[in-house]
Amino acid sequence: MESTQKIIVIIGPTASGKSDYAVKIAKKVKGEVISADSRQVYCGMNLGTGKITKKEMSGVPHYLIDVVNPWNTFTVSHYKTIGRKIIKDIIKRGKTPIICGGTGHYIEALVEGLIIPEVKPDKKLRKSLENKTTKELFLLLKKIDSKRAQTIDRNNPRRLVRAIEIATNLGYVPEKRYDPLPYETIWIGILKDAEILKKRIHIRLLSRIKKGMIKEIQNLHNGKVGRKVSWKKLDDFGLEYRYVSRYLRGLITKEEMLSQLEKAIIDYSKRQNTWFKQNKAIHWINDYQEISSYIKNPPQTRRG
RNA sequence: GCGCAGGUGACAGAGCGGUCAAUUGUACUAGACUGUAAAUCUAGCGCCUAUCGGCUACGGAGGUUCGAAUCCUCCCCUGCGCA
Repeated sequence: MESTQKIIVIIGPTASGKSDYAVKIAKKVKGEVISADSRQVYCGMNLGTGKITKKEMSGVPHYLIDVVNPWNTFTVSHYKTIGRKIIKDIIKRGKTPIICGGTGHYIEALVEGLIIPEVKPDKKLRKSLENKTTKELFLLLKKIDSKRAQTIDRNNPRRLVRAIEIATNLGYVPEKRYDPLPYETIWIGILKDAEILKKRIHIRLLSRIKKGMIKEIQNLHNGKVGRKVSWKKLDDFGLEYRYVSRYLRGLITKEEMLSQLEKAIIDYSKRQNTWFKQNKAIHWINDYQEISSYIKNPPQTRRG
């Protein structure tokens, strides 16, 4: 037991307080934190993403935060590549990697090792498919890869486009495969009662606005932190960036922004939970003492 | 107290004799997830049943009709106008 390398994964819905736990645990086990958040990788997106501050890190190293500019594209693939290097490095230095975040897909790639087909996004192709109906896209995919067409969500244009992209390059879409990390993984989920989580979301939203979240997003669009970030891009970032930018554009009132955003955050937290539920290895806890003793004495099981 | 308008599923709001358990929106619940994942997409949503199907429903009580959320009568309630 002592000889096998461990990694700790702390997941949970937004506003569950997982970042704080990660820091505490890191101190206890000589760990370093790797963020698993698809939006915290961007520089200048701080309040809107609930990014941990230098002070809150209190000396614990954090990785995969602030690694690209918001006008650049960053995807799971980048995340996995960089993340794996960092894990290796942390282990080499005798520390314990602690992966903490709420982006299930990123964690799936990094920890469970979902293999992403080596086909880069093809802007030109995507543009040419842009105006096709989902039905047309589906038929197109069926023509080049009938097997993938059988399992794909035929109503989801984004997935269809990507599948077509892969298939036109490779001739087919490879089956889902994994190259998991060869370490003992301890999965911890931060459990919060739904009503309490809603309250936390509400309070946190108000406090972020007070701290200048709207200004932050305005600055991104004005190019105060470098290049200008388009409204479309901000909209695609979702949640805070989507609704605040809509407000800034005058599409909705401030009140509408607040209510729609809060609702969207709650919906998002539900989607996160749906994702996490798939992973039976997660041990759901809500108490620091419990987490800490669970880490000391984890069960033998691993995700299968 | 008289006149007019109305009472429909969690809410809003269609339907105005059969194809209605009832359009639609919102809310709610659940799910999917192979380089945009805070994105993108799907399903359910009266009760019982795995399914076929059955049962109870459109303010209440009666009535007309083969058949009513839809027509008639009375009652209760709400809004607006007049007293």
